[in-house]
Amino acid sequence: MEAKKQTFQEKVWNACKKIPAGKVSTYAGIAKAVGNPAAFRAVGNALNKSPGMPHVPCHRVIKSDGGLGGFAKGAKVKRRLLAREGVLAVHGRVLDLGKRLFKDF
DNA sequence: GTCGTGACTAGCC
DNA sequence: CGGCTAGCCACGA
Repeated sequence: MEAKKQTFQEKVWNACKKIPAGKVSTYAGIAKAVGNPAAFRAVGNALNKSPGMPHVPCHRVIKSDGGLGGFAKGAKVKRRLLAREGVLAVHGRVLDLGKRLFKDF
């Protein structure tokens, strides 16, 4: 229990690490996990500045629509990582989202 | 101290 | 049904 004043960014990475393998979470879910459900926007920024993959399973974080997200050119890598975890992603859309969506934050 | 940007979301036409 | 706009938050320079 460290009462560290980590920035929103650090909290986001921490929340991503809490996502069990084989499951995925949504940006809004992470935002809520960090205490700012309305900061889903900052969540994307935080992951964008993440220390690096797969140090932080940011690839397990997807959009609320079930899309992989607006990942820049790394979208392909993200899909590969998701497929490796067990999430079936085709055409940039998660099929097993409904069964693997980790909304138990 | 201020401005701009961004891996988003929801509502509207 | 499909695509677009506006709004929101946090961080960096």
